[in-house]
Amino acid sequence: MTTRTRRTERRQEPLSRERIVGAAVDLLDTVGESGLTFRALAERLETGPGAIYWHVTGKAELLAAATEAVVVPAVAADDTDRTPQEAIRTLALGVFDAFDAHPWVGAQFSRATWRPTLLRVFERIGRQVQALGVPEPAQFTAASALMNYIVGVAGQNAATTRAVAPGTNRADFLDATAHAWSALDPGEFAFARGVAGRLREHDDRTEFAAGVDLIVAGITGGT
Amino acid sequence: MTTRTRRTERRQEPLSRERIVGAAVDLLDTVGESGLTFRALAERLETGPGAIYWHVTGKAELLAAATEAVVVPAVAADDTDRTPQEAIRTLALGVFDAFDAHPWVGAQFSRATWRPTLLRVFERIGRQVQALGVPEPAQFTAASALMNYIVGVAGQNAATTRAVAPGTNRADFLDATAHAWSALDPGEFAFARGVAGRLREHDDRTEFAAGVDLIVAGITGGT
DNA sequence: ACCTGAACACCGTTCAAGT
DNA sequence: ACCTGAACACCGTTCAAGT
Repeated sequence: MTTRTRRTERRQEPLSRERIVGAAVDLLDTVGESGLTFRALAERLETGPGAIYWHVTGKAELLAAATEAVVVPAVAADDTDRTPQEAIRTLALGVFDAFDAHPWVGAQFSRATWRPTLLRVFERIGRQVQALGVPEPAQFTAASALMNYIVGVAGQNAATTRAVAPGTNRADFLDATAHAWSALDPGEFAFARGVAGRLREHDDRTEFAAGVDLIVAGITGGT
Repeated sequence: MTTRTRRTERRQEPLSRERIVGAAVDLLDTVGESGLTFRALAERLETGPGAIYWHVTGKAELLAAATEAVVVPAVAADDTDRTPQEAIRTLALGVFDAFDAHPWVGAQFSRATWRPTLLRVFERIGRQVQALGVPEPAQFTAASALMNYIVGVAGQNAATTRAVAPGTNRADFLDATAHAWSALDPGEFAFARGVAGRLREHDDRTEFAAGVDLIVAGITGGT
C-alpha cells in the first residue's frame, strides 16, 4: 500500500501497528503477561511509550490484536479434500496448539476483547456443521456447543501449561502432581488419590480430540 | 477458637481473613475486577492497606480465596437420593450459576490460583463417574472430560455475561447482537448471518446442560 | 503526520513505627 | 500479636512540545 524508501539503510523500520503487535506477541511469549508493558514495548521498538498510542488505542486493543494475530492463522486451514469431521478436528487441534504455544491467549478469552476473534472461530465451525448435514434449526446450537467445548477446554489446558514453571519438563511435572495427589487426605480426596497413577500416561491433546469427536457424533445423531 | 469480648459495643469487628475475603467478593461483585484494590478494600474495612497483609499474603491469594468462597459452596450439594446423572447435572449447573452470578470467577480459572478449587470439583465429579459404573481405567479420562467441559463452557458463558454492560437487560443484548450479526459481510460471515435469528430464542443454560448429558451418555457408552 | 518523554494518577507491596 | 500509613517502585495513559 505505501511506498518503501530503500535509499539508505534505515537504522530502524518506521513504527507500525504490525510491528507493535509483533513485538507484543514476542514479549507475551517470552516474558509472560506481566512482561507486556508499554515501557518494555517502547524499549524494544526503540521509542517512547507515547509513540505506541498513535497506532493503538490502548492496552486492551493491543491484547486483542495480539490474540487475533495468534489465533486467526491457526484456524485458517484449507478444508478442500477434507470431510467435515476432519475439518472440525483440524480446526479444534489448531486452537488447542495455538493456546498451548501461547498460553497467555487462554487468559484473554474471558475478556470482551476476544469476541471478534471468537466470531471467526464460530463462523468456521458453523460452516462445517452445515456440511455435516445438520438441519438448519439445530445448526446454531451444534456450532455453539462445539465452539464452547473447543475454546473452553483449550483454555483450561493452557491454564495448566501456564501453571507449570517455564523450565520444567512435562514428565517431571506430571510426576510431581501424581505424588502430590497421592499425599492428599484419603477421606476428602479419595477419588483423586485413586487415579493419581493415571496422570502419567494420559495425554491432554488426545483426550481433547476424543471429546470433539464425541460431540460431533452426538450432533449428527450417534455413531 | 478465640474468645470474643462482648463487653462493649465494638465500633468494628477485628480484622480477619474471613472478613477480608468477604469484602473482596463484595467488591468484585459490585465494582468488578478493576474495583478490587488494596486501598478500596482497606477503606471498606476501615483500616490501612498494610493491615490486610497480616492476614493474606498478597493479591493472588486474595483472589484464590474469593474464588474458593464462591465456588466451593456452589459445588457442595447433597447427593443422597440422586442418580449419578442427576448429581453431575446438579453440580454442573451449580458451577454454571456461580460463574454467572460472579462473572469475575471466569477470569480466575485460567490462573494457577484456581487449581486447589479445581481439585475439589474434580473430586466430586470423579465420585459420580465411579457411581456411574465406568471401569477404573477409564475413570480418569471421563472425569477430566466432564470437568473441562463444565468449567470451560461455564467460563465462556461468564465471559459473555461480563461483556454485557451491567445495566443492560438480556433480551436487548441478544437483539443488538442479532442485529450486528445480520450486518456482517455476507461473504466472510455467511454462517453467522444466517443463524443470527436463532440467537433470541436460545438459552445458554439449557444448552450447557444438554452438553453435559451428551458427554455423560458418551462416557457410559451411549444411551 | 508522527514521535518524544516528562508528568499524572494510579497500582501492589513493604516497613518502621506504633499499640 | 496486630495495626497504621507513609514511602517505594512500579503501572497505563496523556499531552505539550518537537520534527
